[in-house]
Amino acid sequence: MSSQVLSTQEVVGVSGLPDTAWVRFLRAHAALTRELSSRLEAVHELTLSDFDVLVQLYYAEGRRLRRIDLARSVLLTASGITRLLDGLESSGLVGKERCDSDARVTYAVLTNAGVRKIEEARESHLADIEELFGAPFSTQELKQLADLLARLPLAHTSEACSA
Amino acid sequence: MSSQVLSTQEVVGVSGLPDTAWVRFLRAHAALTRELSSRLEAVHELTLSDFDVLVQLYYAEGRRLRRIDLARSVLLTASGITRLLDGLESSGLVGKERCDSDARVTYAVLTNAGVRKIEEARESHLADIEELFGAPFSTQELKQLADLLARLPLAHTSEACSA
DNA sequence: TACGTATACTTGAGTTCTCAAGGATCATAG
DNA sequence: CTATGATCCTTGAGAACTCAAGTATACGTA
Repeated sequence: MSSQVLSTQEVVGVSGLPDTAWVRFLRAHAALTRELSSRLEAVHELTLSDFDVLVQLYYAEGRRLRRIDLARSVLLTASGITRLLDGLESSGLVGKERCDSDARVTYAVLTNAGVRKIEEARESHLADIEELFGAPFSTQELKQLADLLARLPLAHTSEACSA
Repeated sequence: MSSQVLSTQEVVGVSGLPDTAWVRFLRAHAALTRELSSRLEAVHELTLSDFDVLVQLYYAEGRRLRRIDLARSVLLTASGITRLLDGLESSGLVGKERCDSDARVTYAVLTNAGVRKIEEARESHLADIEELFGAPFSTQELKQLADLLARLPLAHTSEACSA
């Protein structure tokens, strides 16, 4: 009951509008992604999701990842990944590679152009993140925030398996 | 320099993947909105944005708001609001009303059906938010989180007005 | 070996946004 | 009173997803 108070209780300001942690979370996300993706798009012609996928590949062993694992790590659906990679493939940033041991799977592999792209885009994008997301906080607060965010569920909790 | 560390530094785990506060923020948003909107859609046939807009109207004076103000408060573009309200209008949840003093503006007004809808949807949606977003935290932590989130910029910072 | 089920991926259709452009109205300054 | 510029809103085109359905491959089991 006590923890319900702040997340759902209407913290009604002068305007009469509810302003909860959840609403702030939503608004902050909308504002930040809008600005960050606009900058990333303008300078490097990449979507936030593009960048996200490229980074995952960049740090993966052999700079390759099964499409399905990629989907799960960036929280897209399988079809979302197919569409996104279509774009990155036609830009020449990633390539396909077949799996010898399982003909169902296709690997997404970072090309040399992809490596160059991510190394080139990293700096300015991280600077933008720092400016918009990092600057308002001290080191300790940022750690606090990271710890709190880490507690949020990344998948469905109850699968309602009645047994 | 110190605050840059945690937001951009690669907190590389065993997997070699970066996991920063920002990345956690992105992932948490994706997971939470996916689950919440899926539930809201299933039970009440409303989008998260629909709900958001209905709540804004619900708390507004006279349960009406200029479309542009509505857009700004939920962080959508003007055209986004037009499209969203198109849907709510054809569902009979909101109506249009002209402004006597300014023929450019149109008010969005909650209909009786709209009021009923929001009052009916509120309970389960707030419970879902509590379950997924509130439950992992104590009251104090939730307040901490809200305070931290409140510091994030909701609009563009520098308009680059070189002067 | 063959059947059923699970997994990996793609595709068609639809949704929810965005941006750029245009129309209408207002406010101000000559 | 009229030109200029700002504001409110809509519309066409398109981006970035989602879901449902389909294909192909793998695996367990009788």
